[in-house]
Amino acid sequence: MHWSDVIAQRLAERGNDHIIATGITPSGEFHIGHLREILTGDMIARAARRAGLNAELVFVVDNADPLRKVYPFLDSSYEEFIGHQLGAIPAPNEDGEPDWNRYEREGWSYGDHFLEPFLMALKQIGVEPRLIPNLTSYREGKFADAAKKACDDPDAIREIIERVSGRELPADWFPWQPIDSKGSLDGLTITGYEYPLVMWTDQYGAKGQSDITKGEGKLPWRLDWPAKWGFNNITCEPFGKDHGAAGGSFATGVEIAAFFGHEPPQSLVYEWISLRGKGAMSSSTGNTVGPIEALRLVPPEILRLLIANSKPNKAIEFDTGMGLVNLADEYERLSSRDFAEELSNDTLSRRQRVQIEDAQAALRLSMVSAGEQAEATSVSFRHLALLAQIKPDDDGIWSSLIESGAISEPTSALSDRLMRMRAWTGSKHFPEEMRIEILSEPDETSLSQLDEEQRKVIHHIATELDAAEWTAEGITLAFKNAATHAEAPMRSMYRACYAMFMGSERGPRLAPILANCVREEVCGLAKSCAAQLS
RNA sequence: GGGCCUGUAGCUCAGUCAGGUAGAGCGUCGGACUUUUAAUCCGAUGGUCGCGGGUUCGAACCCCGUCAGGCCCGCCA
Repeated sequence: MHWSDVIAQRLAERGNDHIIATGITPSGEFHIGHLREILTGDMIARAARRAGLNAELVFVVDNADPLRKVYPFLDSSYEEFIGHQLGAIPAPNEDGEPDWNRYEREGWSYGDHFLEPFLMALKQIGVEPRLIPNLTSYREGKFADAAKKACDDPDAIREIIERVSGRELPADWFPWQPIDSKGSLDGLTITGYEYPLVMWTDQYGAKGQSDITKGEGKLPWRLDWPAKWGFNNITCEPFGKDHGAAGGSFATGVEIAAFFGHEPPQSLVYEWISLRGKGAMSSSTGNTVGPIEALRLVPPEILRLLIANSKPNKAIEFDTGMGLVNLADEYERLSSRDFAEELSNDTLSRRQRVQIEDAQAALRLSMVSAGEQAEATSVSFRHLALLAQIKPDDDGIWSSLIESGAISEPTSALSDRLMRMRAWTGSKHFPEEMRIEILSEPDETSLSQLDEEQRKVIHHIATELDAAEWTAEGITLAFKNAATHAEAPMRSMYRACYAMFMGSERGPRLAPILANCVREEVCGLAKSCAAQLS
């Protein structure tokens, strides 16, 4: 059974109505690691609906969390905002400086700034969750009940956290973090509590009181999370392994939720995504591939497949090079399979059946809109990568695909894919081994590996090319003539060609590529090769 | 110190929850197509399931131990 269906089944045992939550702190640029969070939630929601349940996906934007430090992409003037809530400080402009103008004019906050592009990417990828800005929840008093329970009995909370996490809390710890005289959550001392007010003194010596029903502060993370489960009626939440460890925030959250008086959600711990060869993704170190950037290169369904096809507890190494090619080809293979047909075979072992069903589920979850049928484009990613490099204009690609019978007309899905393919081939992510390049100098190593017959034909190729009409047809004819005159089979002729022009043993069809190259250069190369061998 | 995850073919991984003679894709090699848009098709190749023990008629799977890698126990998806 696919992992999403396993969770859906567990949800079905709990009841019929479900709210699946995801949550991210908008502290910096979002990356594809965050995509795993939200796609995991989306896939659970789809699986739950498929199982006949009511399911809604929500995205809690943790913009009540404080700015932790001045990240490299921020101007040093952000120093004054450390400890301030992300939804209550201005967004950085292009130079990383606070954009006060926009903040005062339209309330455009730091959190909004990083959230916006992520939401656009989500839309492209077929995920449109209900947004719950956490700061708003605080200001609307949604946390009031939980905050009251915690402040009324801090020792009970302290006991849970200390026992479950095994860490000792400071003596002056209090389950509410007020906002100080300058707007920061850091460095305060709690001096008293009388519902609904928490009395404090800040690091500047100022005194004040914080109303826990009006969001004049926030709950510490370990309480914030279980409190949200309650008033948002969360029944299921996938989260990263950082929260999932023993003694981690989920473990304490389960007990704190019980203390607040509600059930913890069905959990699902997922592994992180790392960038191949570069370690874990992290907004603060800038080691990221943004969802927008990823979508510029890869169609959304393929990005979805990456998540759907990996079990949550499996770490994913995102590889923008050959890994992407393999993933895309995998998608093509899946979409051309007839699962119903495969499953109708009743000699299948249990294992084989499960494998087919999981592949079917993964493909289904990869669709941008749920319920959409996967359509094989009948043009592999590899093939398109080739064409995109050879043919500078799209029309040339369509006509050659039509000619070869691969397609009957260019569909919008295909031209969309081609657009991304061109972005990819032009980017630094495009793998060298996929890059087609005609040599400018003879490659001695390749030439030296040719046998007698293959060498002999090179002279003829040079001569024939010189006289050829410079079109794909003309060049093909020249090749044939060369083989005939050298009395060599076409096989040897091609082998020689690849050694000459590409320094390889095999390759894509040469004539159309050469036709797009400068004639003098190609002929010059052929002559140098011939000269070198004689 | 406590805990979690991972370790299966050259590579990426299924298979472990319900024990029943090791799977897929890619790669590699060979062949076909009077040479191909790295195509396609056919065939072959390939694994002491990290290691050691135990339970069992039978273990990749369950139990105990052990090694290696990653991670968590302040914040991070």
